[in-house]
Amino acid sequence: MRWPIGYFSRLTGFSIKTLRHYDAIGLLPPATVDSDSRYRYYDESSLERARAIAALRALEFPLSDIGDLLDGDSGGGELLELLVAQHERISARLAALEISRDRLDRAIAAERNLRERLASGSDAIRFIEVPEMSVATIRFTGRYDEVGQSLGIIGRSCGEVIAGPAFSLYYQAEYREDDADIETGFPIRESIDVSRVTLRTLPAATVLALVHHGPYDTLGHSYERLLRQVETEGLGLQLPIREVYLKGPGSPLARGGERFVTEIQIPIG
Amino acid sequence: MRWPIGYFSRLTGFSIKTLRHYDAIGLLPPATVDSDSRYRYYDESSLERARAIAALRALEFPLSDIGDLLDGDSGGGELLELLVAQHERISARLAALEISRDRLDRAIAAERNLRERLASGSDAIRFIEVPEMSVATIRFTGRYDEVGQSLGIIGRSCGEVIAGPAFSLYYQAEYREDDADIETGFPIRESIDVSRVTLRTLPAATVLALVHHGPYDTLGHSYERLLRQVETEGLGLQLPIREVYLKGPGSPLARGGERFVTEIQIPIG
DNA sequence: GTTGACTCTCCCCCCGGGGGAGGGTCGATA
DNA sequence: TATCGACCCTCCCCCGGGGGGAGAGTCAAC
Repeated sequence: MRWPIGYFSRLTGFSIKTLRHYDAIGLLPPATVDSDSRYRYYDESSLERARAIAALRALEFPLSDIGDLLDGDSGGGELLELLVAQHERISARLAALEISRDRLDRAIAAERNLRERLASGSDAIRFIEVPEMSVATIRFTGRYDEVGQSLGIIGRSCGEVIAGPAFSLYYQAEYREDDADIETGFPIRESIDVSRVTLRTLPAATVLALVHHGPYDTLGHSYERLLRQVETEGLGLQLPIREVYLKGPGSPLARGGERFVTEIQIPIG
Repeated sequence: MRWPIGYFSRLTGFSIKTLRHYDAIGLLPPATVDSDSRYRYYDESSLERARAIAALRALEFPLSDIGDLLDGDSGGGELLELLVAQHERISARLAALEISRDRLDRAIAAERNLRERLASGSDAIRFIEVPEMSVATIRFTGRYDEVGQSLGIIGRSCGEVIAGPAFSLYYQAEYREDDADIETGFPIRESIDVSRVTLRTLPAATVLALVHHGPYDTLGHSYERLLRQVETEGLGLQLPIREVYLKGPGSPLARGGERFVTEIQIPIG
């Protein structure tokens, strides 16, 4: 009938801190307050109100709205409107969170993929059977550093269906300063309708592959190692050579290029 | 190449306040700070970092995690773990929000239903065709104020399938102090497996109905009006009489009983 | 040199409380 | 009636992620 705050806390499930806070903002004042000791004492009517507050908190109403509802400023006619408004708030938050969750899903898949490739022997040259995949690409003749712009274009129009790391196909074996024949793009999950971008199926291939760590201006060393191996084993080099950007400028965590991870794939006969 | 904060704010989409905050916590310090004027100046590397921050913020990472990731305290091996942890945070939040949304859905439906009944003439006696419905009930012999406990039991075991306001069925026409024959329960959406509770179909009925506003100890007046009308029109009173608790103690917003809303339904021949 | 747009620091505010310091009170037992 | 341990009080600072605004200094163009 006259419960101190600790007991009332156990009754309601609200922490003592929370009860004092609710008192301070006038949401749940104690039934009586001892004027000497300032002890708060609660009773059944407090309990009823506390249960109502808990029910509305479970619906994630802000405390101010709960106060308005319980003190019924505007006659209770606003209840439905507040419920609907709260529903909209929650739906909006849900939609945003779902987008974040989906993006996280993709980021986790990409990261697991990266780990897998790294786990199978860093710095080692090895054979890989690359399966065929659907891709969205742009082919152009120009400089190697134009790849990023093209990938940006594709990313903006196909962002939602990207299914893996970006790659490039080089249709000439030799280095070309200004007129390299390059096709660059992403694997995609499903077809969408886009302009400026080619959707096609990249055929499967058996490749000799090497994972390169570091910025792109040191790719030359890795190419050298890989091409020497092709020659040593007497394998027939085929075109296009593929570069897969496991971690590149598009990844927010590869700062300065020091952490770039690129797989070079040379198709063999 | 050397942008003041306002320009950089437009470039990145971060507000000036936010940029100063990110500087204060060391997340995104300006490239240079004029030692006299304390003006902050940003450059391309700031822009790159800002883009990374924006990308991670879009995934709802806390700023402290973003700082850890970008400054790579533990070599980047933690990225996958942080992504997974964030995914779990977001999934948990999503699950909680979905529960709230579903509860809000039910609350909104109940409130609309209440409005509908009130809109069709408060205080008016009228005929209603009540459709049949699936119900979960408890029948007992006792006092009227035991209804609340029984409804509590049902609510705890059937809470998720409740489809409308609680009701009682009274199998005697006269007032009984201690041994009233009462069946009380809720409409339900679907069957579930429960103990102590009876699941059955409540048949359709034509009733003379009156909506009563106020606490239960004033229900007598409304019964009087309603029964007089039954007599006046020479209708045959049938049992059980129904009470539908449109707004009662179960609703967090009906304080003190002053706002209770109860519909009395007398089935007629 | 003037002016208007920019930027600076500093302080307080939002929500929903949590942590802890330092000190007073309650009630059951000895 | 004294004591003791559990309980309670106020007061202040803290979290995240910034927003608002006061009052003062600075930049750049004309």
